[in-house]
Amino acid sequence: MKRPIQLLIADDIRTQIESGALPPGAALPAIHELAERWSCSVGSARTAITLLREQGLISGGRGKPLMVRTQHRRAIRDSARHQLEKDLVRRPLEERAPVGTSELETGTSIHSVKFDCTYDVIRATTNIADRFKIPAGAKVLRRMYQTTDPDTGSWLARSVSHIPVELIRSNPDLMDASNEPWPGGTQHQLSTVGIEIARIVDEVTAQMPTTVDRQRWDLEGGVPLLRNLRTSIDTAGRVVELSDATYPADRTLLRFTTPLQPWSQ
Amino acid sequence: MKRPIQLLIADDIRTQIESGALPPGAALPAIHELAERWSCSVGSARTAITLLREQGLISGGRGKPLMVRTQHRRAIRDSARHQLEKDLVRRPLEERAPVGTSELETGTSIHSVKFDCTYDVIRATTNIADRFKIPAGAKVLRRMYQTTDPDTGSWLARSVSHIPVELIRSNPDLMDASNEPWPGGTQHQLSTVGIEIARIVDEVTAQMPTTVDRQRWDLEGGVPLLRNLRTSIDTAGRVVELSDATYPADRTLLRFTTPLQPWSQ
DNA sequence: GAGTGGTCTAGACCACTGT
DNA sequence: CAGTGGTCTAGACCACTCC
Repeated sequence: MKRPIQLLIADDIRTQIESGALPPGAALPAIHELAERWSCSVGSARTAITLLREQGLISGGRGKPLMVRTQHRRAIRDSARHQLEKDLVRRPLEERAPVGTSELETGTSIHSVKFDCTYDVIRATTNIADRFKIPAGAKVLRRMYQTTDPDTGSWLARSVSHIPVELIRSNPDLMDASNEPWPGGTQHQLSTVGIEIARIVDEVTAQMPTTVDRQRWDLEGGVPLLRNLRTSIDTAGRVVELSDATYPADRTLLRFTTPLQPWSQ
Repeated sequence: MKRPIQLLIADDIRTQIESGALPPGAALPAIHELAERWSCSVGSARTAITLLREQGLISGGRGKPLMVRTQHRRAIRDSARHQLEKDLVRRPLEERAPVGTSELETGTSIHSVKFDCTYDVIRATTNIADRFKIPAGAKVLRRMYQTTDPDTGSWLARSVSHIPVELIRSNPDLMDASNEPWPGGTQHQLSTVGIEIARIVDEVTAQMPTTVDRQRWDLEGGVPLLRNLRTSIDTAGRVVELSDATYPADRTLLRFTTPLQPWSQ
């Protein structure tokens, strides 16, 4: 049961971080010092640092000193918004207008962001078709939303939405990307073709970003991506929209409120 | 804009995996072959493999060949359970009995698991106290639940719950761990002191496990941990329970259903 | 035993940051 | 410029699995 040096070093530093001996923002000892202190090669000490970075505990490097990572402020994405959007559907345009495109506000940033949105019509994959209970290959509208930081070009939020074309054929405006951002969001869009959403199911998992994901999102090491698959079901029980959103886990908190029926008397 | 060899190799393999050229379960080329093919040192090729493992794409090693990781079956943790538990509160013992300790069923495993649970009374940290709106240092009951695989000793699920002692003082049975698993779960427990839960707020984030977390959960590389902070609020608007659950992201899917009020006529 | 991947070393070289 | 960390190499040695 002998553990490699790298783990010993990494765990020692982690313990110091957790105990508060190394507070967030504190500089770590230089790598060659670590190597000396543990009498190992600098390569092994460096590996320990790499491990800690993958655990999301430290940042820096590249000329800048290594330091204990500071926590990001987390943008809250609240499921209460679903009801909020629904309440606005029957309200006049002036009230709806400020409520922009569904789930894509970044929450944290005050300075301007670049908002992109692409519409196209594709053939449903078997996966998508199964969820909608439509034949595979049927036409679906795919909408890709994306907010980017205009300075760095890195993604801030991103989601892909699918809607069967059959459901919205009666209102061509819904297939036109130039109408975005649509005042009141997706629920109002669907209301124009007589669709009322009865409930929304959010399914959440997390996964590690690939190297290209890391670049696009401008992520530090050790930051997972949260994935939220949202299924909107209308009053007739049909699945009418699927949305697949991705958020960086270090800046995001997903909040879901479950109201409970009162005890029967 | 020249990218390191390790990233080139890693991205090449990742592309092959995503395109299906390397299906799940397929063996990867040996590291020394990669090194030869890309004319780099085995060290660099190995680093590429390490990167892919941290992205959750490959598994194996240690004598076993490296292979494309196969997806785990995901246990679904559904917020519908909150209402289900509430409905049972007013039902007779026989119906409640099979509904075990709240959120700790593993879902996937058929074979027996070891269930542990520890009760103790501690002083509220400022963090906990703030949430309950009680003075810091007030007594809270802390319950730690833990299911482990008896064969490997690795964790399958784990959660920590806090309840202010003040709220449950009138029923000493609630402070006694030997009554677990309590038929009907926490909502029934609280009902014995007259508390009715009105709504439950789940807050979800993800983070990477530390090296010791990895060991305890028996996780492969590149698997984040999902954290679910659950706040239970009673009909008087008081926060009556806080629960902090952790799940391995590769085996877990969190599902939240938001019912929406019908349009007013 | 052969072959695999994992740990570890010593050292060269580059990129970046600060003074 | 000095000092930092990041990339990369060549090679020794160990642990493990499979035949």
